[in-house]
Amino acid sequence: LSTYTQLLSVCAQAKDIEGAFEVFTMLEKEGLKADCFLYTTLISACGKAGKVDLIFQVFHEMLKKGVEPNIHTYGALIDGCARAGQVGKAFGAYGIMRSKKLKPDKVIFNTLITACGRSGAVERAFDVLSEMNSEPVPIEPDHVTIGALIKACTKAGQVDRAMEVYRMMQDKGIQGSVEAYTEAIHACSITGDVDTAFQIFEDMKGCNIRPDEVFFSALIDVAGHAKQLDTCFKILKEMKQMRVKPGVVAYSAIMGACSNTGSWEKGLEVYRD
RNA sequence: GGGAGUAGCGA
Repeated sequence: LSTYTQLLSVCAQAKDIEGAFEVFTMLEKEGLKADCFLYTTLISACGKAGKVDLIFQVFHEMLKKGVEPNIHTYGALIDGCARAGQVGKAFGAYGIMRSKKLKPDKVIFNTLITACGRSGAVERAFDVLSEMNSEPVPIEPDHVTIGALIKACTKAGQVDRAMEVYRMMQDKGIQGSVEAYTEAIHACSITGDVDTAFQIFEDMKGCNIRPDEVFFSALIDVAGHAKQLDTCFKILKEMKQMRVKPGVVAYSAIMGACSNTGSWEKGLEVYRD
């Protein structure tokens, strides 16, 4: 069963629904009975492919077969609904989970916050944050929570609020991650706030977190939005110095900056390099 | 260190 689950996990990543159900058929032919892990993975596969109907079909089949869903299962359910843009259903699944007396963990809350962010419901995202804190045993936000909140604010154009979340991470001493810092940098690109972006970069260095290509690309993007092409190239240089190889993501950011500043010659030059 | 759920990639 664990082998089939791993196989399913691959299908999920590739968003290959057909493959996923093929795997499911195979294991049934072998006379194996799917367990909670396997159903959860199948639900995740349907979710990543945006098939809400299938998600619930699988979920109900699971119940019918007497397999008890756990928080991982509900996590996949919530995430799947959210990816399909069905926030209402996502919270519905969350409600069912609570009614079954299952205790939500950090991942569940982070998934809910992400769901709110995707739909532009910033207030609701913060409501979820408060809810974490109101649990009998309060659940502390982590770097994923921070990243998801910053993204929600940024997407809604609330840059100041995104920065408040960033400061919250520091104030609460939450251990950051490249992804969280990248989100914070990304927020700066809306306003083209290069200074703040570099300040964040410094903060991150102070925490001994290694920037990667996506991080540097976000930084280049900020400078690009601020129409500071020279800064973009300085960042590219620093990136190489730190032995982070620029790939398509970084060069796309550079191209975007060239485009923003009308520097087509520079863009061509980079392309030829 | 061995199977499942969450965040950085819509100019």
